[in-house]
Amino acid sequence: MAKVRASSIETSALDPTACFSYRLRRAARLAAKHYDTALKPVGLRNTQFTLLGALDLLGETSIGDLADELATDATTLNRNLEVLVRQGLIENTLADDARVRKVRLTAAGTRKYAQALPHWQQAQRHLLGTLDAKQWAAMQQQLGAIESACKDDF
Amino acid sequence: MAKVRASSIETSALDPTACFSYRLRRAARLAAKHYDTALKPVGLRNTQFTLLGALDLLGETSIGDLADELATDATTLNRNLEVLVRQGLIENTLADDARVRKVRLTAAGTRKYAQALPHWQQAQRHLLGTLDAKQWAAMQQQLGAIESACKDDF
DNA sequence: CAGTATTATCTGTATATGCAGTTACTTTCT
DNA sequence: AGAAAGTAACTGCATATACAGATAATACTG
Repeated sequence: MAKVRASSIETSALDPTACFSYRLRRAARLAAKHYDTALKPVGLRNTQFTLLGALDLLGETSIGDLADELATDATTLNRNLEVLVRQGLIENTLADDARVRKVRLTAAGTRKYAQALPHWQQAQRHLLGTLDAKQWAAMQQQLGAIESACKDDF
Repeated sequence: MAKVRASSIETSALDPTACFSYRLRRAARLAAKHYDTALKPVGLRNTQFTLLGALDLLGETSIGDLADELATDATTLNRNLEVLVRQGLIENTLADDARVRKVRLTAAGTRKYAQALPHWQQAQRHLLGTLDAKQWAAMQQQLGAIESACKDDF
């Protein structure tokens, strides 16, 4: 007799369709698009909104610290920030250590961020309609656990 | 008296730090890296593994159908597939409709995929150590709900 | 059947992402 | 102080991602 199709949870979790990377990237893509649509009126991409928000929260920050904070590669951050500098939303400042480049919001950047916030909230609320705040909080915790596991690899 | 800092779940869910896009992209980035590391020995990226897996599952497929299946933009898919064609892992085939380009795994592609599977499983199991199969199944369902909400935007 | 609308893919452009390796500066060690 | 080690950022390269618009082929319509 042929092998019975194993349909237990354990087995399906090892089905490439259930790949963490695939499912997370896919959801992230669609979410990014959703926020891009919402932020379009103010001319920001979701990633750019994130950067402005981080700088609004942290104030003047070095590339390295910001990279740690956002769990992004510093080279990626470097280039993503360039775009915002070009648009006059953030600016470079001097640091004691001459190797370090620090960035902070310009006045225009602060204004743009404030202007973007309600649009972001609209997008956020839309998703909170599907997954309420409590569930989302729980999922964020789980995402954090996944992230931790990804860091200490093998 | 100054406004009391609202710390309820509802309010924190509207804190940009809790942005769906940011949290999902961030987790997806780290997960992608985790699988990239695991797949490095066979020379595949996590995205490429996903494509090979999809074609292994679906067989000969058009760009459009594959794009729908993976919830990717067809132009993205187009270029991602080019890389795999160049590496000889997939090939183009003719369709009845002359507008349509279909793709399928080559023998080398099938071999490569089989070779990659155990490495993928290693990475997958590592994450299932943090978030077990049942929890992961639940999260996948929630991710699906988020995706749906992203599609019917506004 | 000619003309129009629709559909499937591709091109141009721009951003996002990270690895490997480089450069420039600082800290440490002798 | 001078050499070696370490650190922060940057460059070159390759892939991932999607929007807008172009191209080509099919389907529809009068």
